[in-house]
This record gives sequence, structure tokens and C-alpha cells, in this order.
Amino acid sequence: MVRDNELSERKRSILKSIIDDYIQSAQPVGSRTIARKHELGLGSATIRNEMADLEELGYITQPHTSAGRTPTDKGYRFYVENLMQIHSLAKDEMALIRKAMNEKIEEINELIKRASTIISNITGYTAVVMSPQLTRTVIKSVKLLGIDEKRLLIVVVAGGGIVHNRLISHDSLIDGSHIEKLNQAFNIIISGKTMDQISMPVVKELQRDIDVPKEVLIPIFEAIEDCVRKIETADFYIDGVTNILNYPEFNDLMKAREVLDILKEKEIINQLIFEGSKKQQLEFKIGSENEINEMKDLSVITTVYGRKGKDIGTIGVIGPTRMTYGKVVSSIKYIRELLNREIIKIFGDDL
Amino acid sequence: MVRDNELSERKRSILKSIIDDYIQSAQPVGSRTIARKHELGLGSATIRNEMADLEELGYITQPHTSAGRTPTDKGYRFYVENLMQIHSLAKDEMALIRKAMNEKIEEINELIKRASTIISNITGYTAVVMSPQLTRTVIKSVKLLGIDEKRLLIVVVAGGGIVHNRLISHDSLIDGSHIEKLNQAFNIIISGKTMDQISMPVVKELQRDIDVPKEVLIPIFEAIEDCVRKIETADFYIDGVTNILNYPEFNDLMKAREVLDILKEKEIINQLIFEGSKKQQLEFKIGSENEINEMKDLSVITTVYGRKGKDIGTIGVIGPTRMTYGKVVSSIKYIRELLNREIIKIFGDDL
DNA sequence: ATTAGCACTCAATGGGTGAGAGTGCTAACA
DNA sequence: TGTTAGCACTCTCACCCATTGAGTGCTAAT
Repeated sequence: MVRDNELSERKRSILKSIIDDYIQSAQPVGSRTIARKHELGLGSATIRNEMADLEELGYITQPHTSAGRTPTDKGYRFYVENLMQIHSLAKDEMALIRKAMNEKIEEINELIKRASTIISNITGYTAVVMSPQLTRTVIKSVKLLGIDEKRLLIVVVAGGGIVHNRLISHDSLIDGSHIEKLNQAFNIIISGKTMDQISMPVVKELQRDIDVPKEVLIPIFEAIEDCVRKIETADFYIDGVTNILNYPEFNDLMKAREVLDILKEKEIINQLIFEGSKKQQLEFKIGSENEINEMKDLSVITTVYGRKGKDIGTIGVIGPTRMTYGKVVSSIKYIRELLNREIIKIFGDDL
Repeated sequence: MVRDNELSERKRSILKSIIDDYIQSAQPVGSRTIARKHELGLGSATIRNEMADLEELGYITQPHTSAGRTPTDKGYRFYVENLMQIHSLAKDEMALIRKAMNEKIEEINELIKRASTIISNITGYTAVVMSPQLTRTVIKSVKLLGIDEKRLLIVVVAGGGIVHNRLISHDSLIDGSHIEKLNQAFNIIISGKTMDQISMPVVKELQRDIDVPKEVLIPIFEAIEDCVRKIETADFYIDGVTNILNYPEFNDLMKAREVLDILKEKEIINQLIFEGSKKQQLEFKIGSENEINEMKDLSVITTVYGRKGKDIGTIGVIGPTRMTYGKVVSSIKYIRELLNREIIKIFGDDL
């Protein structure tokens, strides 16, 4: 809504027509096309004049002198902020999504995975869903299990039914009574705390109170730390990577390869999705707004999910800048809604 | 070695030269090239005659009348069985592999993943490594942990430090003494057995002996079954999928897409790798020898790993039929060796 | 202010041509 | 009899060039 009056109403509708058309056809669109297809009641020459203005203002551009116009990143930006209409999903699409999301889930990660698959299917682009990121999770409980004489399984349970475990081996035999004692002690001193509340003094104290040697205790704490780290580390699922090959802008093999390779870089995707999601409910990164050079022909749409006031993860769609923004927005919103509902079911008060 | 005398010594060396050259250049190779580059002491006309024979026998073919020859699948088959020389890996390549495989591993799956990455890096093709497939695993122990009043964590431990768990929720409160009893009972009746040895009668018996209601017992057994299933299900890691885009045979976007999509089909890859690995130490599937139509331009080389006489997993390399077979074979063999060593370390007597 | 008309630009298309690589065949040779 | 030099032939590929068509900008008329 900044500089709202830079564009007259007529210019806006022409720009909208151009972008709508271009998104659909992938071909530079000329004045005649606009005059014919969209009923603006204007002759092609008039539109030509307006288009010249729009070009000067930087919203559209010509690939070469005698071609039609294509939107610039600035054009798309104006489009998503002011012009685009978000047509709601078709009934059967909604049903498809609901069906996928409502199936019985055993694990939170299963849900995430399914969400990414369904988004990429519905939109036809690449979808990324980042798993709940639980910074400073409260540990619900820690259990030690003696597997055999020399091996010990450490199980850490966090909110939302997230469980991680780690096996550790000892050189010497492990005293069964130690395990018993530790389990009791852990119940008291660890349960309900976050990892950073469990400091070295606590360990020392433990060591004094119950008579367990340091050589046994240290690896156990390392394992616990490791489990907590795994719980707190956000990972993500990406689906529909090869979808981008469907779009003519990536007909060039080198370009396609470049993009496919970028999408394989976990670090980059992570950063991308993470960053984008901080500010707003719905965040757009269009073309060159992405810092990464290889992504200057891609747009990323992200949103957060979670419980009211507490966002725990991110959903993202990656596609060519020439993207069906309206459809993607409605898809992503709908899935977020369902995801939120499930999240509340699973995590309950644990968030 | 079948029909060994179908090809004279001279035809063999010419065929070898053609294939070696073609693997390297990806261009149809002509008689002059052979006469010049490879010192066979023959004129191009002689080679032409021999090539005509080889073509009639089906080992090579011409894309068009005035082009050189390219190997057929039959040609490659003969090549891998009789002609190819397996040049050993370079020192630094071996070092690279060793380094990757020797790093400390916490989990068996971590090892598998790393193996697939290193193979695809070394060979430049797509690598698949299938995780240990433990049919009818012996369950080492089963533990129940009460998480809170209504939730129960079932932990199943199998050989080789493989652990799976599952959380189940109950509507009603769970009696702490039940958990205790069950843990003791499980120790006796389940530990050391395989899943199919735990039949319904056992459950019945359990139900009679210890006084735990059916509504509690059934979900627990389902959870155990589920964990065992997860343990026994082989999954695999695939790496370097986009590598195929490096090779000119997939310059055509449609073809590339087709292949990328196939490589995404877990079912197909699974089948492919699994099947190929049964018969021999080292199995080749060349081009159309793969039943799947989309793979008629790909070759798959597989081998099994595990302990002597007990193969538990498979390694595979997928690339264009025009593959550097010699190098792939030596890479795959070397990695198998290292993998076997680690497997023994991890699983010990549990296999 | 709008638009019809016109000259102009540029990419894409398709036919034509020559170069180059490679073959098969024939005849000569060892 | 096996080998090879020579030659006519085939086919692809790269390049040129003319044509086409879509689209523009500008001007003059409405």
C-alpha cells in the first residue's frame, strides 16, 4: 500500500491483466492480447501507451524490442500486494488435502512429511515443511534401560510425544543398582527442566548423593544432551523438487541443474525457510529478493504454523517467479489451518 | 564365458577399444579413430571389416549410415564379462573413502548414509545403499515406560543396537503395577524370540497369568509388532541423483525428467536393488536388461554386504549404460569391504 | 484522450548448401 | 588369402539467408 497513487486504476488493471496472462502462458504478452482477452474497453494503442509507462516505472520489461512485456520482480511484488485475487480451492482439492491430513498419524514427523507431499501435489511446485522447532524443550522424562551387561539405552521423552534414544557401551560391567538409582534420581532432578537448567553443579550433586562413578555418569549425560539436541534440532521435508522441470523457464539444462542443486543444499533451504518466516503471517520472497544468486528466478512463499502466539514451524513453497501466487496462497493457508489443528491435538499443553 | 569362441582375439580387442573409447568420449567411434589411437597395428579398412562383423553379431550398432559405431547392450554385457579391466582406485580416492567410513558412527543408518554419499562422489553416478535387512530379527528386549498417567512408551531393542519405540495413549489411567508386571513378563516370554514366535496363545497365556486387562494388552502388542516391523523393514539411502544430468545422454530434458522421476520411486529402486543382488557377488543390469522401460538407458551395478554367508544389505550404483564400469566396480568393492568390517564391529554376534 | 495506421524491429522458422566424418566396396598388393 | 589404399556415397551438422509474424513506437486523425 506504499505509494498507492503511483499507479492509476487503469494502469493497475492493465498490469494485473499482463501478469495474469503471463503466469498462465509463460509468453511475453502484447497489447493486442490484452485488448482482446480482457474486456477493458480499450484499444491496443491505448494499452501500448500505458504499457510504456509501466515499463518506465519498472513494473514490466521487454525481452527484446519487438516482443510483448513480461513482469519484473517489482511487478510481481506489486501484484501479490495489491492485485492478486485469491480464488479459493476447488472442492475436490480441499477434500484431497483434508483426506491426506486427517489420516491417523503416529508421529509428528509423519504429519510434516505428509503436509509437504500434499502441498507439492496441489500446487505443482516444490514444498518444504519444517518440523516443529522446540527451543529449550522441557524434558518430560529420562529413562535408563540396561540392554545387556555392557550396554545402556538412554531414552529421553519431550513434550508432544517426541522421543529420542541413544545406546551407549561401557567397557566394564554396569551395576544394575546404579541404573535403578539413577532412574529415580533423574525423575526428580531432570524431569520438567530444560537442558540449560541442568548445569554442571547438578551433575556434581548427583554424583555426591548417589554413589555412581564419574566414568559411568559422564557418558550418560552426554547421551542425554545428544538426545535433547536431536529433539531441538529442526529438520524439514522437501517434496516435489523435480516439479520445477515442468516449467519452461527451466528448459535450459544448466539452469535446471543449478536450481536442483540449490534445492539439495539443506543449509540454504533451511536458512531460506527460516528467515522468511519471521516477520509476517505470509511472507513472499520474489526473484532477486532472495539473496542467493541461483534463486533469482525463483519465488518463495512461506508461512508459520503452530499455536496462537507460538509459532513452531514453517511451511514454504518454492517455484518460478512466474507462479500461480493466488492458488499457492490459498493452498498454503488451508494446509496451515489443518496443520495447526493437528499440532494442538498432538502437543496439547506441551507447548 | 559362454560362446567364448564367437569372437576372435582381434575382434575382442577391437570391441574393447570401441567401448573404452565410447565410454570416454560419448561419441560414436569410427574405424580411423581406432586405428590411430589404439595401437593394434591394423589399417582402418581392416577394422572396418571387423566392425561390420561385430555389428552383424549384435555387439555394436550405427546411429546412422555414415556415423561411427556405438556399443549395444549386448556389447556392454560382453565387455563387463570378458574385456573390462578393473584398474584399482587412486591412492587419494582410497584415502577419501577410508576417511569417510572410519569416522565415528553412532548409528547404523548413519553409516549407510555415508556410504551412499561417498560412492556417488567417487563414481559420479547415483548411489543407493540399502540398510541391513533383518528378517525375523531376534528381539533382545522390550520395555514399557510410563510417561504420564495416560501414556506409555514401548521400546523394542534388537541386535546391533537397533532401537525403535512407539508411544501409545490410553483413555483410562494405567496402573503402575501393570507396567511393572508386564516388564517382568516380557523379559521372560519375549526376549530372545522373533516376532513370529510370539503367537496369540502366548498373549492369552500372559493375560491369564498376570492380571492385566485385554484393553491394555492389545495396544501394547500392536505397538511391539509395529516396532519390529520398522526394524525389519529395509530402507535405503540414495545419493547423487542429479549426477545423471552431467552426462550428455540426458541432455534431452524429457529423458532427464523421466529418469529423475524413476529414481524418486522408492518402490522401484527398492525392487531393483533387491532383485539384482540375489544371485552373485557382483551383479550387472545393463540397459534393457532392466525390466523397467524408463531405465533402458541406465545400468545398475549391485553387490551385497554383510558377514560371510549372511548378506544383509545391498549397495548399488546407477548410471548411464555408457558407464565407467571398471572404476565403479573397484569403488563398489572397496566400499563393500569397509562396510563389512564396520558391520561386524557393530553387530558382532547379533547376526 | 483515444485510436487507426504505418514503418520498423527482432526472433523464429525453414530451405539450401558445403564441409566433415564415416562407411562399404573394389581392386591391388604381400 | 588376408590386408589395405582409394573412391564414391551417405548422412549429419553448422551456417547462411530470406521470409514470416508478432509486437512496438510514433503520428495524425477523430
